[in-house]
Amino acid sequence: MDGDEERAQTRRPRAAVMADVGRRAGVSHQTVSRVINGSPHVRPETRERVIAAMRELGYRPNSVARALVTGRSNTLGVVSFDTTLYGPASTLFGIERAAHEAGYFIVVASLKALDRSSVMDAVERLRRHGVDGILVIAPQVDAVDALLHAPGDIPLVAVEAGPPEAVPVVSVDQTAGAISATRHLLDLGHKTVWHVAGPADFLEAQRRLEGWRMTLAAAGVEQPEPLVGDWSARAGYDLGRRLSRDGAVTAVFVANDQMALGVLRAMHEAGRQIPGEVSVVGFDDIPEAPYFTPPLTTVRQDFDELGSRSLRLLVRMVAVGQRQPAAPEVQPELIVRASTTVPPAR
Amino acid sequence: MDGDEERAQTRRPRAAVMADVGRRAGVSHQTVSRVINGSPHVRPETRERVIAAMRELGYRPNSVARALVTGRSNTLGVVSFDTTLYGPASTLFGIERAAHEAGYFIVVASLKALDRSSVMDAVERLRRHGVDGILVIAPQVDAVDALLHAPGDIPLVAVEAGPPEAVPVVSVDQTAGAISATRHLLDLGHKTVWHVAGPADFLEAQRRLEGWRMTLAAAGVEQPEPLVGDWSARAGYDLGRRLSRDGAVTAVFVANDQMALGVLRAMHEAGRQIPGEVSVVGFDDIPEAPYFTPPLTTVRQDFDELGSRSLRLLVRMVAVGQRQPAAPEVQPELIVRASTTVPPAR
DNA sequence: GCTCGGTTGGTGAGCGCTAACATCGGGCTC
DNA sequence: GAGCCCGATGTTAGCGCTCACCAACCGAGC
Repeated sequence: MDGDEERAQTRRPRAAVMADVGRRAGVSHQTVSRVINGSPHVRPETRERVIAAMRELGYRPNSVARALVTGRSNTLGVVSFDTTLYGPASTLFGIERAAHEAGYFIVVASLKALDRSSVMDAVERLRRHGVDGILVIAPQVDAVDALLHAPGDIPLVAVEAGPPEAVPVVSVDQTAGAISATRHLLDLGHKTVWHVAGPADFLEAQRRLEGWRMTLAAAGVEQPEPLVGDWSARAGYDLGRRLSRDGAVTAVFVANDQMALGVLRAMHEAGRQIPGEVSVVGFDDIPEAPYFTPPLTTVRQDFDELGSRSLRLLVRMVAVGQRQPAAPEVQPELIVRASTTVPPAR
Repeated sequence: MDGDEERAQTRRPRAAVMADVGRRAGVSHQTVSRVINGSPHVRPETRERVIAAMRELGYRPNSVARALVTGRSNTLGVVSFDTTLYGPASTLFGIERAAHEAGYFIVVASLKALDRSSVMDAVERLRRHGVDGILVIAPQVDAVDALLHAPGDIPLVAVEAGPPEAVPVVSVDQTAGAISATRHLLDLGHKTVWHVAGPADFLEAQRRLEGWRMTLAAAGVEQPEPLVGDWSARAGYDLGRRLSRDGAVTAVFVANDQMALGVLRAMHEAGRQIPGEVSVVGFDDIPEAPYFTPPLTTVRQDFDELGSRSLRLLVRMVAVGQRQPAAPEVQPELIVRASTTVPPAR
């Protein structure tokens, strides 16, 4: 190791390049390139020599140089909103793993706001950086709008929401999830179901609201006015207090688990038993949901699958150089725990 | 010009390059380069012409080519473990924002396992990709070990834990956090404090355990045997059940909020009042903590600050080309909520 | 008139790699 | 054994950019 450092300082200041390896192995740099890229036209014996030379010199291929000449950087960009939240974070994780498997690198651009210009700016930055394709985790209406005006000369896939006319979209079937949650409550015997919705400009929130509404309409029951929150436990708490004051409320479908936690807390403070007096269903199935008080019935979204499915679609688009049909929607699953039961006897 | 376009029959299939811009503006490609890099030796009038030409042609600088010649990619790598967890996800978010501000891109490599070879492999992949420096979010002992043998020819910073002899480390003062949590409980009048620790191979877990132990020792009180979990709510629940059966337990310091949630749940099921009979303190202050039943007293870690501080350190190292002194530890803060109170009267 | 120094611009050489073609031996057909 | 093809390797030309120089050009000073 000592001699190693010395060489680093004095003798060979630069790292070895293909020509160095070739010289050492007694071949041309091109043969080295062939070995690296697994060309079949190299004699096994030569290949061995080259590999030995690479090892001896500690050769490391320069992917920047390769990217310049091939026009492919093997890098994909991901534009996302607040990667601190469980959903985006998990999706990103799934994307990353799938990218690794496919031999791609992921460069992220997390946004604080998901407005139109932020999204366009992020897409532009990533393009300049030379990514081969872009994944936009864009659940908001404004982002969708930005994507409508996205440049057409780079493969782009929207995750969870987007303008299907403009870009392929991969998403979870939110409506189906909302239907199963609402149906579950109705099936238990509740007269109707209240709804704590997500922000109106989130497509997921819109589709969950829609699913809820459709189910109530199909059952021919009264539709209470939905309450709108911002996904946070705090909002759930504030809205939950409102609901707790209304004795008619026996079942609530909350648009995500964090808000559901807030609702649970508010009900508890108001002295309303869950599920005895009020049943609550969430959405997402975050890892903590089974340990809420009481354990939360919720709709599980497979974010990992969502991420890897969208990544694979993007990789396919990069490979064939043109738009591909969108992947089928990922199906959510109702997980019944202890926060729901039959309505209290009147 | 026309003959030139023959190849480009279908209306310029290739994107414009510097030479194209130069031709259009009536200058050489070098002058275009000067404009882009803000050289002072360009007449304002010329600059205008070049900028206009760039806009007209929709010119986009090719950063791959630039990276090849400068040897700088303006990209930093982040190796992290399970970016689904709140801590790593928030840290990554802080890193990303700081990188954006500093003009860098972030490429992530999330690992499923944080063993030695995974870490080394990820570092190697990032190097090959041409990153200018690497950030390792490495709270585990094995990762630290890997870093001891990390290559010395690329700037590297360990976040939250690492071998200080080998690489600069930026971290939160875990010991101080554990001390303040334990002291808080002791100050309330509890005879002693139980501890639900994180996995033994996590440095954070070790330091929290140490802080707890030191505080008890300093107070001269009995040290109960710590229980060891895996950070999950499930583990907290299982361990919480054990604690709930021991009537002597009146105060518990749990190594993170998820496990604390499990403890809360287990106590609730066992009919033990919180905080009436048992006080519980967590660690992290996840956004949901204020809405637990009851709202959780916990130790807040400023992950955002942790991330940006480490990123800035790395950027400095890349800039000056040599190791820099580690940044000061980020101080955690005790947040008192409703899960702690004076011990029950005997 | 000349030199001189500063400003503004151009020229050529690479960064490390891959793609396309050229070359050079056999082993095969007939 | 002439002709041919094919497998293994070398040669050359860039990819788009920056860096180190060099060439005009300008007004100032003698």
